[in-house]
Amino acid sequence: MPELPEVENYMKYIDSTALHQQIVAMDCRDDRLLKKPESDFNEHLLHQEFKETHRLGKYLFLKTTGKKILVIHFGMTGRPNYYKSEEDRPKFGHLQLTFKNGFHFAFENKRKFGWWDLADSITDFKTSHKLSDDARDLSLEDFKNSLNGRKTDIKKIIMDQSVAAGVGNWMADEILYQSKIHPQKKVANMTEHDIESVFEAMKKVIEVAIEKDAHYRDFPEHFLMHFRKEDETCFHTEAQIKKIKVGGRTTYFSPEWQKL
DNA sequence: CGTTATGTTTCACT
DNA sequence: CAGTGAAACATAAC
Repeated sequence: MPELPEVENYMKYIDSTALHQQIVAMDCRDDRLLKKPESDFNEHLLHQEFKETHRLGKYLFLKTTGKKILVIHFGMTGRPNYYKSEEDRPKFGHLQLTFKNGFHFAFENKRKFGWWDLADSITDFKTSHKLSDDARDLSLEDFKNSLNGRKTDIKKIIMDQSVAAGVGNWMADEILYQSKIHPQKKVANMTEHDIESVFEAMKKVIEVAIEKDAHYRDFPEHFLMHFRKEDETCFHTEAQIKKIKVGGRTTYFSPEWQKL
């Protein structure tokens, strides 16, 4: 479930668990989850500690006491799991670190779309991966500039990590529901006001989701997440939620509420 | 057995 | 080069 608010949560989780623990071992059960040779990770992680965490979009950066930064992307099904007893090792913990205190840090990844990489700096990583500022900090000016000249559907654009780093599929649906904009509305046909509505909804969704620790059940009752399912009833209209594909991704929206 | 899944990367076109 | 759309990736769960 890792979009911006979930990754924010994972970061806080790591801050309160794996930070400042000396790494004594690494166990890799599938090296396809590593963007560099396993020996590189051993070289740069063993005997080091994580000293600081950062998040940019859906990417998490763990600064070490060594030279490199561990970059984690959770893919579609990733999450961290800090545990002590070996029998508690999660089934899908394909990558794992062990600390001097006896605890383990597992990188659970059922679908193996997540990965670890090593980077020299967050700035370089941001540039080479063409990431915008984090959606939480993004300025309206930068957002408007990114939309300039774009011709495709608004949903595709806000999910573009070079436009609003951190926005994923459920957030995009939520943002467009809150701003009453149809996911297939062409950016070129949007007014200044439409664009500002989307921007404001994006900020609102991010802040609410982070405040609620990405716990969907605690979201306000008018949030799409509560009825983001085909044929559920829209909070504002009596119409039913429709399911379509936009940019290859499953999209839920309220046809009465969200106008093209 | 076929379909689906909250993501990124790559590649062929315009 | 910039923008777009589709495919590929790997695998559990329904």
